[in-house]
Amino acid sequence: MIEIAARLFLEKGYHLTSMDEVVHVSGISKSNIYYHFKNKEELAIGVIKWRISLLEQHIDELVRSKKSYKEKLNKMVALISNQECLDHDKGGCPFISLYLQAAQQSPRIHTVIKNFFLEQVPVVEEILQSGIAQKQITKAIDVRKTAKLIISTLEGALLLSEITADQHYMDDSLQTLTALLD
Amino acid sequence: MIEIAARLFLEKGYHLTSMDEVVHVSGISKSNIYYHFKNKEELAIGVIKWRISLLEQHIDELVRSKKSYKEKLNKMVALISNQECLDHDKGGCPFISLYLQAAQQSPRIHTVIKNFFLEQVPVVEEILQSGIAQKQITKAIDVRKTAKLIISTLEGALLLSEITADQHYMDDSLQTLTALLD
DNA sequence: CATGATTAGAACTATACAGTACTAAAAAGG
DNA sequence: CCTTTTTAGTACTGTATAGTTCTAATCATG
Repeated sequence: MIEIAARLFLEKGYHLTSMDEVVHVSGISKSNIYYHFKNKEELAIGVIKWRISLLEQHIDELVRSKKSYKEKLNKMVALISNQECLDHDKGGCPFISLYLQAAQQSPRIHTVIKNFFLEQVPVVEEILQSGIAQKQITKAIDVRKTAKLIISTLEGALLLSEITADQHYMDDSLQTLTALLD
Repeated sequence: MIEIAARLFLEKGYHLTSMDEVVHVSGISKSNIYYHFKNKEELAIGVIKWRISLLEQHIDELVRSKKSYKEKLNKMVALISNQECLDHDKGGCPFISLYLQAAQQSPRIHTVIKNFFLEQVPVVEEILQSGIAQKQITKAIDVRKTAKLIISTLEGALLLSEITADQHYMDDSLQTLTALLD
């Protein structure tokens, strides 16, 4: 159910997805949905937490893996944008999308998403450290600021790929950025 | 009226701003609004076009100005995020915000915003060229790709500044990026 | 099997909100 | 002035949709 709601919220938008639609598409009764989630806001929070926990597993593996830091970053983008599995290319970052649609009316949604992004900074820092350790990054950099820069770029490029329908936006941006770090 | 609608759509969100609220806050009658705009979608398009035309003037001046390319980029961010004038710090990029909220139901909104972002690429390219001409950028770069990278970074950092409530996100990211270009 | 948790169904409420209808007053402008 | 455009007011319609209520079936499990 959460999976369906997550997909609908992302593809159609939060306010344009009615609870009846979640019911219909998921095949789960409305009583049941409201049995598990007090209201639509709670469902959204459920969706976000579900996505975060999925991501955290994969990102954890990723950071510990033996890939180059560039590969790690690329994989991280793929994870955040598509959520590993997907046939549906429709996308962009689910967190940004939900944030802009629902965080105004829900401080909790705001907080959950805010914390998610704050937690990604040390993750990217670790990836950068691995790149430095392996001499793939030669420039002297401020690791924290560079991590922020990378997250900004990922999220921005993700959006602009979608908006401009230019699939190269992401690759071009990321590739250009990592080239600058060599 | 458009100015009020623009502010409300940005601060409260498109779907969370009712036409009655626009009426109330602007002090303009509903008949009048619907006299000028067929429906809410047209109002949104009006808002977007208004913001774009405002921006284009300022960006035009900016590109022709004598500042360094870093100053130009910084100014450009300020323009896109705040729209020059503002007391209200609430923000993020109005185009991204409206895109994620309304483009699913309105192909026209999608198109207008898409075109806006496509048009920014050559603008940033020009700024970069000026940086190269003035030897402020020493690295050999692919200008087009770097322009995309910069736009991605700006938009991403704008979002993350807002989400994480970290006002340094933008400065840190942009500063780190331009440092890499030196 | 008995008890509590989970699921379904279906009809219903309440309300927010986009959009309309109609009348009429001001402005604008030639 | 006379005509057209723009503005206001007010009441109204229709609909989408979040959320409720109540009943009853099914499931899990000690």
